[in-house]
Amino acid sequence: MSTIHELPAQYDPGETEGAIYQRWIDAGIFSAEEKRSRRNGGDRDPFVIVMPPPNVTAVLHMGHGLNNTVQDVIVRWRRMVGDEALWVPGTDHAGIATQNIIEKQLAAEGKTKADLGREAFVARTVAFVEETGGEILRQLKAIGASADWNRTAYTFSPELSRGVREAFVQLYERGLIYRGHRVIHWCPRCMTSLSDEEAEHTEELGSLYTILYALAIPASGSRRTPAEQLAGGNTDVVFGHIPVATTRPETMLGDVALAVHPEDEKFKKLIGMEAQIPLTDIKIPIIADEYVDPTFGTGIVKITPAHDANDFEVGKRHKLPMPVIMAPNGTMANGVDADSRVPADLLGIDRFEARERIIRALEKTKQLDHVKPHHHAVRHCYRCDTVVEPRLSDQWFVKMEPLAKPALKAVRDGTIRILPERWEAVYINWLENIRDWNISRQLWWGHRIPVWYCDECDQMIVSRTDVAACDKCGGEVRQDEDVLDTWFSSWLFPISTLGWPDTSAAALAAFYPTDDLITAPEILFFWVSRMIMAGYAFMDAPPFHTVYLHGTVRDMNHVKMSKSLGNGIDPLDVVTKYGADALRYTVISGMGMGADLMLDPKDLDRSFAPGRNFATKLWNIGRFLLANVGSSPVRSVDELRDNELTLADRWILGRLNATILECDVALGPARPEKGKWRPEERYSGLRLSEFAEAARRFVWNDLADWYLETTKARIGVAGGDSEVARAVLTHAFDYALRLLHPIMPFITETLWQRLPFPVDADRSEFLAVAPWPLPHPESREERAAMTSFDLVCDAVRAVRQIRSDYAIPPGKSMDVAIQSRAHESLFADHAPLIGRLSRSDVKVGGQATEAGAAHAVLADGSEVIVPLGGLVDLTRECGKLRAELKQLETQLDALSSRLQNEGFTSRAPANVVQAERQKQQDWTKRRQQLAEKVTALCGG
RNA sequence: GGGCGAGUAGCUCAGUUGGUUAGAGCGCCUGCCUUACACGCAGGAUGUCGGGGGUUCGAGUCCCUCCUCGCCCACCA
Repeated sequence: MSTIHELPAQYDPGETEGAIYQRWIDAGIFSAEEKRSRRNGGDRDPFVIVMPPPNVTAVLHMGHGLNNTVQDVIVRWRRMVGDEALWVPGTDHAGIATQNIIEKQLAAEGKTKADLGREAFVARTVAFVEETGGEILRQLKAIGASADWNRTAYTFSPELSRGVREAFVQLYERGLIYRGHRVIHWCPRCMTSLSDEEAEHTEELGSLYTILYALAIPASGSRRTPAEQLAGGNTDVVFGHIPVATTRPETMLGDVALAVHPEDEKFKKLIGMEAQIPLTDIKIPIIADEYVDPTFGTGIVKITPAHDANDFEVGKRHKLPMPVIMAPNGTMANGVDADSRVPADLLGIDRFEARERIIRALEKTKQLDHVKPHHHAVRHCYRCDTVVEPRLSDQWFVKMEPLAKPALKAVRDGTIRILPERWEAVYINWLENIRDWNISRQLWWGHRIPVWYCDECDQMIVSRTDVAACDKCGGEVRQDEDVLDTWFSSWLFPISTLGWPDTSAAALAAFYPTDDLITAPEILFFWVSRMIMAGYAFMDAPPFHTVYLHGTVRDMNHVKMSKSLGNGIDPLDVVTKYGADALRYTVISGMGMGADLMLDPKDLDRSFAPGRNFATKLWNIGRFLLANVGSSPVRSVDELRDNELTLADRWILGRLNATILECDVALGPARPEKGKWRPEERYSGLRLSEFAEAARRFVWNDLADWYLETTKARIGVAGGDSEVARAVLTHAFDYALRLLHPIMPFITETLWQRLPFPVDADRSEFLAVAPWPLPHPESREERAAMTSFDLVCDAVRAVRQIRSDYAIPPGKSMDVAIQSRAHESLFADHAPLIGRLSRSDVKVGGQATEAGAAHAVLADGSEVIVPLGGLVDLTRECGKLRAELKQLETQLDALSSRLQNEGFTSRAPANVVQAERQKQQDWTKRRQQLAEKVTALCGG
């Protein structure tokens, strides 16, 4: 018999995890091969997940931990099932985010990027990324990520950059990319334009200023004076002044008109007149436009075409000038068409300071009518949180509507499903109202736009390769200064990482379309929906069939974890303290479908207790097994004859089978059966917490709590069935480890490596590639065996409860009688087991004495009776019995009246009525027994 | 402003098409260091299923309404 010393008493993950991971890598089990994919003539179904690439400069946080654990669980599961499982890892060059980091570094050195110049700046960024970048991928290995690292991708690599150019040029050639002159979101801090999605709304309490514009006599003005015109008695308009409401008074300097609704009776007469911008001598027309809502503010709107998207539209309709009155950095300046609209004392002043100054000046001239608090949505830069400024400029746009069409259809017709279901509506709503995508950024870090200009012959060249000279005049060309939105490279990730634009790439053929996409809902629009569009646009096929959106990691106050708030948890701390498996199990078991995960950064012990405790439990089962079962080969369960198996053996094998079924149901179908999700399977599966719970329940509540205990009387006992118990126990644990491996890869692999196996077992070298357990249909015999053993467990619980209730010391001997209704022999046969499992020195089969006995009723109506023989105060038992009797009578009354209700008996399904009738009989019988007992014991 | 989701034990959440006495983990209480495990074992307590109304023989589950939170979208200056 081998010794317990094979496994240390305490599980030390730090000791084993790194070494095991290296062995997996060395064996190449995370590497997928194109030729093994069925699509490439192989014999395995491909199963592919493309990792949402973290920013190349990112450091692992719990959000990554959650996201990648989910992916790894799924990939490991499919790998064991036998799929050619591929998990493509990668990083994102993260345009704005990375550029901001370098700019901060420069600022610390007292420099700006202009000091370096573009080339040096980019070189420095490249060096920084090379030096520090990709650290997060190394960290992912620490949590067990089984990605195919040979395929690690980077959005700014030469290969992927080729795809970016190809995509741009193709879309341009199809007329889907164009240069647009319009108002876009501009971040004055990052000094770049942003897409609609990158300018995030936040509800804020600001102010609504009502400013009085003086009426001016129309230029053509030979008609009546304003005073005469207004003499009609309109009291809403201050004589000679027009009240205009605005939240951004500083944009006043860019006004080119005031607008009223054409049908607004109140102001109709103002149309065609002129007003004067306060503090200036600029006169602007008063125009009519349907855009104005007469019921909001004063009913008169100032029109600032260069600094408001709506005003821009109005300006276009009325062919108004569009003066730009701010510099790119958000200070006041006379830009395009502004002449000298901005007065000298405001030049170079920040927009918010300018707002204050203008307000003060208006107060002086009495042109500030009033100010009132105003809730409104303000857009902020998603990278630096600066208030975004609408700004007129030239940008490149992608025409989205044609791209959105197939993406919309895919979700509608079940080609792609989104889990949880509710996000599908959000997705559809967004795509139905999609707007063109601004893809140019005024940054240095990113893919330069592949467009060259020849100033000589006013030529624009869009090209897949670098252009050295004008193809018309041979003259000098200059490349567009702007770079592309980071998301313009990541939307290609599923295809570009597999070799696109080389459409004959083996990887593309073998692994595209991929299967699942796992990410957070925040980037549903940024990334997920655009990937779907790109998939159809460039491959004419969806990139994946399942989008799984998981929740956010939050602290106990439901605040999202973040480094800046200081409420984060470093996953690597958790790995060091409790092991990667503890982290993974905790995260998976605690996360419902799409629900947020709450963890307490101040109490890691408590937060990760579920995972840590369960890992320890597994470890100790392993220790028991090695100490008792030993390491010598076991018999194969397949060869065990039915008559060799005990009831407990049959029970645990049945429970194992049921558990496998539960796990499979929770995990669900890996892919749609026929290309499209059928309604009944569409939202099933990927219930990872249910999968974890089913496996945990089996290991802990079935295997450890019950079955393992029953083997203690068998294993190593001469002349008994030690070999049967060894075989069954080992088999059950082996399969439990297989089920748990996707969630807890390290500890399961460690234990599995030491498990004894049958001599001629066909076993893989690693649990990581061991076959996933296959369930079999449950037989009637199996079902019966399980019910019988459940009754034995019931009896044990009854004895334990009585012992606990009456505080009978563990050492005290108890006589136990079990009066069986239908299972005379069951309890007789298992008397020793009941004694053993109840950990009492009980003698089952003792005489049942009605008086002075504790009793308990089992599921099948059998009774467990323990004569208390003066051990305890009988009044206590009497009280208990009376309470029980009373409760039973109440419930029986309710049940009886229900059964007397004709509505119920006639309308409820027959089986329900039948069950209720049976219950009524059982309860009536029990009531009689109880009543007799009370009389006997307590004298009525 | 539009759309969506949630409110079940102290906390985090399960509760399938309406059908036994509403569950789990953590926490809590009691007793145990029982030779795999005190990161454990055994036993136990705790719910007006957000409020109100309705449909039904029967509602946590379906309908209406109200309240409270959260998310997404949005050009009301």
